[in-house]
Amino acid sequence: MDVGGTGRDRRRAATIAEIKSAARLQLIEGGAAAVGLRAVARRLGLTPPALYRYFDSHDALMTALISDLYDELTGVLEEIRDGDPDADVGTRLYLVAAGLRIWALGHPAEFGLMFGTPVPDPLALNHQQRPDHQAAMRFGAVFKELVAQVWAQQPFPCPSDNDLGPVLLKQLRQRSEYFEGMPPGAIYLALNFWTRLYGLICMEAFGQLHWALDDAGAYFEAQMLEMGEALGLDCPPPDWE
Amino acid sequence: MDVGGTGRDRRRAATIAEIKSAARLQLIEGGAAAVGLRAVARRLGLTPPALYRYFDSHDALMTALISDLYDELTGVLEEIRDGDPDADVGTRLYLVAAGLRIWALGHPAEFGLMFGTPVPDPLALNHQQRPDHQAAMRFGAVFKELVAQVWAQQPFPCPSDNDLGPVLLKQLRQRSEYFEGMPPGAIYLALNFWTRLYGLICMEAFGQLHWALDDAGAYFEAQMLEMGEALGLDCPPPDWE
DNA sequence: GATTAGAGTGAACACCGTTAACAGTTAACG
DNA sequence: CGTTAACTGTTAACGGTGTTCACTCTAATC
Repeated sequence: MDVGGTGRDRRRAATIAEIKSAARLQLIEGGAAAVGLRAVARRLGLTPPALYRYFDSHDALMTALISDLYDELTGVLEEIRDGDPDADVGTRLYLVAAGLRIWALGHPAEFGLMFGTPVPDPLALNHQQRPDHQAAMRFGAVFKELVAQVWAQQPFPCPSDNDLGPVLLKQLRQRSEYFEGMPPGAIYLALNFWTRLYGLICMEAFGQLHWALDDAGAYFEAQMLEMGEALGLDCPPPDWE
Repeated sequence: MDVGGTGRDRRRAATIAEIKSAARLQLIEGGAAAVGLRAVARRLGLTPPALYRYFDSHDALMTALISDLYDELTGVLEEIRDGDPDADVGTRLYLVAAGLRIWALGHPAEFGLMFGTPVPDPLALNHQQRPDHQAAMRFGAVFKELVAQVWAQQPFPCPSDNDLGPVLLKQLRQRSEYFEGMPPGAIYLALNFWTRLYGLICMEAFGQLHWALDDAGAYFEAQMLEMGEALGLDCPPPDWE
C-alpha cells in the first residue's frame, strides 16, 4: 500500500517516526528521565530546536510516545487473541492476560512510562480527547471485549443487584452500554478481573513484590486461575510461560 | 524528652527538618517535579549550595523525603490500628486498610511519589539497606502483622500445599519465618490481600479507575468485604468513610 | 585566645526545555 | 518559467536545573 501523499509529507512522516524511534531507544536505555529533547536530537544528528518542527513541546513528544506504546501493546495483545483460531474465548482471555504480563516484564521502561506515571489530571476538560487517553482506552477495550464475549457465550454467576450496594449499583448501571449489556453484577466481576490483573502486573513489573516472591510467575498463574474461575472459565491450557 | 546533644547538632537536625518540610510543601503544591533543590532553598531563604551541607544530592533529599513519608504513613496506620481498644483484630485490619486508602486520596502527591515511581533497581546490592526501602518494609509490616494476628486468633481456610504448585510453594515456605509461622497457603492469602489492596488503591489514587467508576469508594468497600471473607473475617462495622 | 570545624555565599560549569531570528531547500502558483 | 510561499534546519540566546569550588564568617573546642 502506498500511503502518504506528496513526497514532502512522506518525508515528514518518516522524520516523525524517526524521532519517536530515537525517543524509544532513549527510553529503553535510560528510562523515562533519559528521554530529553536534546538527547533525542543528538541521536538523530539534529539540533534540539529542529524537533519543534514536529512536536510542540517535550511533553507532546512524550504523549505521542505513550500513545504509540499503547497502540503497540494493543496490537501485540490482539495478535495473541487472534493467534489460535481453535481457542475458545476463555483461553484467549488467559493468553492475553499472560501476554500483557510478559510484555510488561520484557519492556519495563515502556511499561513504567505508561502505567507508573500518575495520570496528571483525569478531570481536565480535554483529558478525554487526549491521544494517549484514547490509546489507553483502546488498550483496555481488548480486555473488556473478551470478558463481554465470555459473558455472552456463557454467563457466569455474579452478584445480584441487591448484593451490590445502591451507590455501586448505580455507577455500574451507567457502564452497562459500554459493557455490551452485561448486568451490573457481571460488570463488577469484569472490573474485579481488571483491577486484580493490573495490580498484580504493576507490582511485579515495578519490583514491589520482590520482598515476598523471587519469581512471581507461579503466583501470577495461581491468581489467574482464581480470577478465571470467578468468570466461569475452565482451567487454562498448561502450556503457559 | 531532651534529645540531641550539643547546641550545634540540634541546630543541624532542626535545619534538616526544615529542609524536608519545605520539600514536602513543594511536593504538595507542585508535585514531585516541583521538588527542586533551588525551589526548596528559595523557600528557606538559602542558596542552593547550602543544602549540600545537609544532603549529598537532590536524589538523597528525595530518598529522605520518601522515607519520612513512609514513616508518617506507618504512624498514621498504627494509630488507627491501636485507636479502639475494644476492636477485634479483623476490624483493625479493615480500618487500617481503609485508612491507607483515605491517606492516599488525601495526599495524592505524596502517594504518587511513594508508590508511583517504579523501584529503580530492586536487585542492586545496597537496595536492602537503603533507608527508603527499610521504611517501606516497616510500612508493609503493619499489614503483615495484622494478618498474622488474624491467623493466630482464628486460622482461616486456605489452599493446601498441594493446591499451590511446587514452585510457588517453595517460595512461600521461604517466607514462613517472616510471616510468623503461617503455613504457605495462609501466606498466599495474605499476599493476595496485599496485592489486591495495593492495586485497588493505586488505581484509584492514580485516576486509572475514572473510566469505570465516578466514586470508587463503594467499589472499594465491596472489594474489602470479599478480601476480608477470604481471611475468615465477619462483616466490618458499617461506620466507614 | 588561637584553632578548627561548620554553615553559608557567589561564581561558575554543564545540562535542560524553549524561543527568536535567520538561511537553504522545495513545493506550489501565476 | 520565475516568483512566492511554506517547510526544514541552523545558530544564538534566555531562564531554568543539579552540582562543584573557592571563599568568608561564625561558633564551638583545646
